[in-house]
Amino acid sequence: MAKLSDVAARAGVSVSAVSRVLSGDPSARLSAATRERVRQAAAEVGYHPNFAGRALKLARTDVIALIVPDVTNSLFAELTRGVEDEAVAQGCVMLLARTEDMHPGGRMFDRLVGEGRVDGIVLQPRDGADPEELAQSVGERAPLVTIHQKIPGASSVVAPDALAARRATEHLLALGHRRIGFAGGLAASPTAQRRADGFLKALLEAGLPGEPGLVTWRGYREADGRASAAELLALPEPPTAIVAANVNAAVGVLAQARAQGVAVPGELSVVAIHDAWTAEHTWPPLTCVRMPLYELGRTAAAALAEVIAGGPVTHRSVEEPGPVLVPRASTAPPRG
Amino acid sequence: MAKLSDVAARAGVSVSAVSRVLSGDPSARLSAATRERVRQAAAEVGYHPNFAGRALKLARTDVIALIVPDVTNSLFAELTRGVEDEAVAQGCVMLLARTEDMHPGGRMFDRLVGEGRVDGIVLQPRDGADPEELAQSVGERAPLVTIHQKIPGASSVVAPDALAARRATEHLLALGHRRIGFAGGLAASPTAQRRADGFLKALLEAGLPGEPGLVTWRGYREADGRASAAELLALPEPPTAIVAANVNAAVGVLAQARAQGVAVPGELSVVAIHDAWTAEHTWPPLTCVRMPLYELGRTAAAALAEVIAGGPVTHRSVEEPGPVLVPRASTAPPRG
DNA sequence: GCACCTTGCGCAAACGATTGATCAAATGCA
DNA sequence: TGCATTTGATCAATCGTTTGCGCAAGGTGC
Repeated sequence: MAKLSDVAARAGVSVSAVSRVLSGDPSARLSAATRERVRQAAAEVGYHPNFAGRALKLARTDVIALIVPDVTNSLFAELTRGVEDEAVAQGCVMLLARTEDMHPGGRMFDRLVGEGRVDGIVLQPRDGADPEELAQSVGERAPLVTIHQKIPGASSVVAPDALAARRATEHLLALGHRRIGFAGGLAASPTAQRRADGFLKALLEAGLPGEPGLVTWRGYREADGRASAAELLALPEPPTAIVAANVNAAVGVLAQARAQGVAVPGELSVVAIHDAWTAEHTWPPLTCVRMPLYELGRTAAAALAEVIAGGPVTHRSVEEPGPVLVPRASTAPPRG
Repeated sequence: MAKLSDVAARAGVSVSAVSRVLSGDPSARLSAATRERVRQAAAEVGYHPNFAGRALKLARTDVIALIVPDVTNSLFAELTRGVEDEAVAQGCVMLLARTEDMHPGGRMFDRLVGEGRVDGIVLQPRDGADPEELAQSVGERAPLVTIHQKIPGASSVVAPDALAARRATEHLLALGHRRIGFAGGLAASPTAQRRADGFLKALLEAGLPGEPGLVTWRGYREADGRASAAELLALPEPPTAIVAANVNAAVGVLAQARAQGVAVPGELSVVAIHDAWTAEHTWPPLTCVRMPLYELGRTAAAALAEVIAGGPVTHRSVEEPGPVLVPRASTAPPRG
């Protein structure tokens, strides 16, 4: 591992001069010839700045954490990619962790935040998490940007949930469905609320009543989707279509329909909000509404950079590109 | 952020004393009363060691990187969990990155390895990656453990691929299948070779010839599985069953069978090597052979800790728990 | 010729934690 | 009581990088 003093010796200048050249210090008073000599020496010895030395002096690591409920689920692929690309663009490294490991008071939490290993955090809370608890613990200890929901003292970014749900519902209405169920997230979840709002708005605009019995609030997991479908299909007049508030829940709706011998899309159409690898590999492949999650990730990381730099708390809604329906094989017109 | 000197002031001792108490220095010469006083003061001011100060002095970050081909794919969930749990047990933080980002000469590579951000790397190379290239670049710059394949100068861990493929094939043989296809990984991949070996061994032991036309080498992606199935189903005498060398490829086999109007499992049985969330949520749910990937992850991280500590290069095979067949709905006896 | 300004550096302090070496006080033994 | 050893600390150097400040040399203007 070459260090500054190795470069300095080779270039015949002081450590200070080397540091100023290689760090691009704008106040550096060095001739072009000296600069070139330094750069050449650095390349020759294969110099890379020592992370710890730099972090100690600068009091920052250039590492940001992205914390999501399930690291290895394809649901989070685009968001993860977005945050990472923006982090790289900002000269940072992204560290990925699970929400489950990062609860306040937990050991991982102390390691990342308490020890100064990360400069800030982009956090997608677990569905239904208590915002006050989060604000109390994370918000005052590290720069924080939350995804999908606001908590006091932190910046936040949200996606166009309502519009996405509306697109999903409009697609079914356009196919002719008039009795549409909604398999939503947990009622305490702001994102679940927004998606339900969009669903209801689309119905309203089509002149249909919003029937409480057709809206469920069980959550985003596959098992939650199954339970929602079971509830909706058990109605005296079951829906001919279901909007599922995310892909995992939609997978559950498919499984439950199958278990009950309900054909998709022949007897029941299913649309999922938000697209992912999983959605195109189910059977039948799921019709989805694609959301700008990559852009959401980038915006979140950009907002975090601002907070880290001492900027104000901001709340942003990522509207472009707008939600797009991705037709696949899980939707069709209702039977006669 | 409280520092050592804050604790020292509060406890009325030197910085040195505080450091020795809190770092658990075995050579510390401090009374029990002084120790208790220090611990109390540290708790009162909420002291956490400064990561950068420590890393600089100790010349290590206690961060290890796990690099896999696709971070957000459920295929890697167990492995990831295993590496992480072992890292935590060793007092480390795990940083997760994609193989794609971590190519030698790439920017991320320089950042993690060149700057000393990570103490070592657990690497699952991309299928078919050149071992010599990896050895040349990573192997000599950071402690390294590779998963599934050996490269010169690095420790390695492998899973019982051959046995898993054998279990998959034996299951089909027990159901009565006598014409079995194999949708394998890339021929250059050691793991693909071992899985094919196990497949052929099971056939041999059942007194069946290994027919080259029934073995494909297209790769592990969903699209590869689709192409393999197309090839196998186009044979004059197509197989009544297929062993797919991983879950993503098996998803592709299902899709291709469906596209060709071949019923699973009625006309074609499908078994996937290695279990994952995806496998139980396909339609039909895939019969799989579960492999000890969590244990593989733990073993890899333990091996890395040894290398980091200056230990020898080792090569381990994780055999326990052995591969287990997980029957689901994609296999049945052959027709007539 | 002198004073002032600009250019091109180097010196050294600082960041926080760790630890070898040293010192003072206490204890044990002859 | 004196000497040797042990106990209980502290001092200060080190890790690698950054950056404020000061100095020397050269150039410019009066």
